[in-house]
Amino acid sequence: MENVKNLIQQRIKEKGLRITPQRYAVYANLLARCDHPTVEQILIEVNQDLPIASKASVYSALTVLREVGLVREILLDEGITRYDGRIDPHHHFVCVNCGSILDLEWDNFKDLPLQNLPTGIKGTSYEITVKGTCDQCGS
Amino acid sequence: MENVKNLIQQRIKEKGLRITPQRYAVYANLLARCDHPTVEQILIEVNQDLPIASKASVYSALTVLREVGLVREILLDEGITRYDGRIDPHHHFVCVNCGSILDLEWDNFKDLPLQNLPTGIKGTSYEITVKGTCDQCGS
DNA sequence: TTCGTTGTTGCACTTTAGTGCGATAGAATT
DNA sequence: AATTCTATCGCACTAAAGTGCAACAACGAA
Ligand SMILES: [Mn+2]
Ligand SMILES: [Mn+2]
Ligand SMILES: [Zn+2]
Ligand SMILES: [Zn+2]
Repeated sequence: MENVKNLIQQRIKEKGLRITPQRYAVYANLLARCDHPTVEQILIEVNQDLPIASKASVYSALTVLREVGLVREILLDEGITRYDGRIDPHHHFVCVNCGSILDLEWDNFKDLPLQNLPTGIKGTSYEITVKGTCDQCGS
Repeated sequence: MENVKNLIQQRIKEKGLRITPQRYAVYANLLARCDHPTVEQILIEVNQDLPIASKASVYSALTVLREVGLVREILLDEGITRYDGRIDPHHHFVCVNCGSILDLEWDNFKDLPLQNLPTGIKGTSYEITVKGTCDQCGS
């Protein structure tokens, strides 16, 4: 509990950012959940108990957290920007029924042959999106 | 030339759509190019020689072509909806330098193991996005 | 060729993600 | 504790993708 709090604060600090309740709340919220929320969802959850961060602050926090590499954007469905607290390489699963987005571990699909691409093209990284049905929606 | 024209018209027709100059132009443009244009880019190219389709019509044509499965949307970068005239399974390459988007053939990465996913999750399809540098931008 | 149905047009309008601002509050360093 | 610099706030605003509309045009079946 306390350790997690310190870890989060340290992460923010060592990136040269000031630790503010708003940044802490946004980052902690993102780390605590395994879905991939939109700005709107983060805004709501972060203010659920008591108001702590305005819309402008949540945008600001996400922008700065993304700039220092603590957080990343994910673009899976049409015009919706989602955020991911995991920055290590991994893949994503999208349920075609309920739309939920789950992490898939890197090891599931590793060592793909990036050598065999058309001439002149140098692939340096890749990411896979798997579609199907999730636990809840399983046929 | 003439054959291609007939093929395109037939494709539209056999999907139960009326053939109009606007739909033809949009679909033909999408088939003729190997990039993955935005609505705006299609609108410009289609009207380059002489005005043939309004903004509303291009949107309308793309919507209806997508509904019948002749065309698909691609979402690779932030909030930008692009269109793809290829509907067969394939992957995409994104140049991190110039942003160009190229098709990668399905066979490059086929038979990925969709069995080893977490319990309860059934993967039915996948798509890979490779990032790197393209022919032009090669180091 | 005629006619009914459907598509197109231009433009104003909606929608929604994201930003700018100036005053206030608060973090961190001394 | 004092100081300084930076972040937050609410809210109005921007920007840009996409839609609604109603008059008009034109596709295609017969
Ligand atoms: Mn993730
Ligand atoms: Mn493609
Ligand atoms: Zn589901
Ligand atoms: Zn390039």
